[in-house]
Amino acid sequence: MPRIIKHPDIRREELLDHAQALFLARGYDKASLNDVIAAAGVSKGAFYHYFASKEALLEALAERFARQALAGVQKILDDPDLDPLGRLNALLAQSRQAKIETAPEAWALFETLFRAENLVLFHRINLAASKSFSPILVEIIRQGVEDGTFRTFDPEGVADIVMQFGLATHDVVAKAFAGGSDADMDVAIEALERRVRLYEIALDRILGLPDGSIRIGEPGYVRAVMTARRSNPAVGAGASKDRELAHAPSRH
Amino acid sequence: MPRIIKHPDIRREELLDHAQALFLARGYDKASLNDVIAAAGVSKGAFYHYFASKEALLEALAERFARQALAGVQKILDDPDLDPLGRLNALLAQSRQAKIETAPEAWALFETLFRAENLVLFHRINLAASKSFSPILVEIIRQGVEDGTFRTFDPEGVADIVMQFGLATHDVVAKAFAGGSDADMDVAIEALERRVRLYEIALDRILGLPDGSIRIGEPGYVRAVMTARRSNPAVGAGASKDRELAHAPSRH
DNA sequence: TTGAGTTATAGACCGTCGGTCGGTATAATA
DNA sequence: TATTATACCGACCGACGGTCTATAACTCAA
Repeated sequence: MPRIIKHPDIRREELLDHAQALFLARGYDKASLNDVIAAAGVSKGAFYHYFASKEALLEALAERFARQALAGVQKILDDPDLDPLGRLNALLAQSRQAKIETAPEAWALFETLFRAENLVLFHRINLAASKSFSPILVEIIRQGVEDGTFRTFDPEGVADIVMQFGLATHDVVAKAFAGGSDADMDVAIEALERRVRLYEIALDRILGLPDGSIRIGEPGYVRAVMTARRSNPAVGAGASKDRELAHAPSRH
Repeated sequence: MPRIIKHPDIRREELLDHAQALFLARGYDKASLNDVIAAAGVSKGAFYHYFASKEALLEALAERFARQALAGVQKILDDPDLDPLGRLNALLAQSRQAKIETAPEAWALFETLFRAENLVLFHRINLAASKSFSPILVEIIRQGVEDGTFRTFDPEGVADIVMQFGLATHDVVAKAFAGGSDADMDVAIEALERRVRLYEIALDRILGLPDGSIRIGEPGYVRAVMTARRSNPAVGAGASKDRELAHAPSRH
């Protein structure tokens, strides 16, 4: 085979790109290393020059995800006009409302990430993301406590709860998508709407705020998400083995 | 090899016993089928007579775990003298306080279950357990709402939160054990104690109860757990590949 | 310009894995 | 006893993640 040499940074990113596409499409376990290197057009030797193991590839991928997620909320973190409550609300809202219009792909990705075969992948990403977000949330809450907005004796604990709620929401959303008929869907939507309200109030009370202070999404936003996705033909009860997603960009 | 025939129920349980021991010791992925059948003293053919795949074995194991967990709280569920708050508190307490004295093994098991290589195994067990416990919690909360003890508009959501908190507690406990020095340990214990208090208050407020109604464990119980475990020589910074645990009983 | 040293690539090869298969010994049934 | 169903055996298979040796392509000092 002709020997093709690329800049190491490019190669590495390419490997991550194709690994991401394959891991998401088939799951970490079922996507073989040979699949990955074949997709990336690279030999075994080259792969192991960049990554110590398949596991290390997964780890690197998770870190890249977490980095991207953090970059996505950087504007909110840097905004000097936001008070702690505003910043917290903005963060919570960002991870949902915004994505409806701006990034239909993002939803497909999340749904994919919640499929059973992606458990390991998801866990790694979540771990890496938590490590990034936890100190940020803690700092926001601590500031809120200092200026008297929030009341709690355990900012770290509250930060954990916030992240738990965030994940749990995505979890129930994902489960709702799994449901079949439109009637099911309607029930699921109502349950979800209720759940979001519950999380809002729970956070209010945990932080010692009056009910209604925390806003995760406007009433009706869940329905907006679901119907938006419903009309998207790309993701349905697709039975194709390789669900089209995360199209690896070609970098030449 | 001589052909040994046992009653199918016995054989199946034996396979589950040895699989449990090996999965917990090495992790689901790293414990090979050959390991399992060697430990169980059974041929490949025999194994596939009982389980369709390694995956199916995992599933069956998770179900058995969940069944046992449910059996462990049956007395509380059947007690007619408990009101909803009492029953909820009893359930929360059962999953911790009791285990300190009665079942030192139970803690070792939980710690093992939280190790990274047991992610898949843990997830399955958790899934199965949730399926069993969710409706029970929902029913308790619903009764509490009816008789005016609790106030919430989403019993299912609250039930989920309760289970989340339960898991999160175990999670932080497990992480605390991972820490090294006794000084670290002391910091971890305090953080944990605070966390438990937070979860209690959070549940109080979510359920519309006065602060202090929900009791997950007495103040100081975390320290009791940790020191109890500390003095147990079986589990330390053990470097042995096969951590001794879940000794497969021999059924002849 | 060359050649020594380093880095990036290639691909044959290896042990182990989960799983299959044809067959056999025992138990149940008639 | 003959027949069928069940429990069991172990050689075998393709695919997997990972290792190894070789070498092409770059780097840079002399």
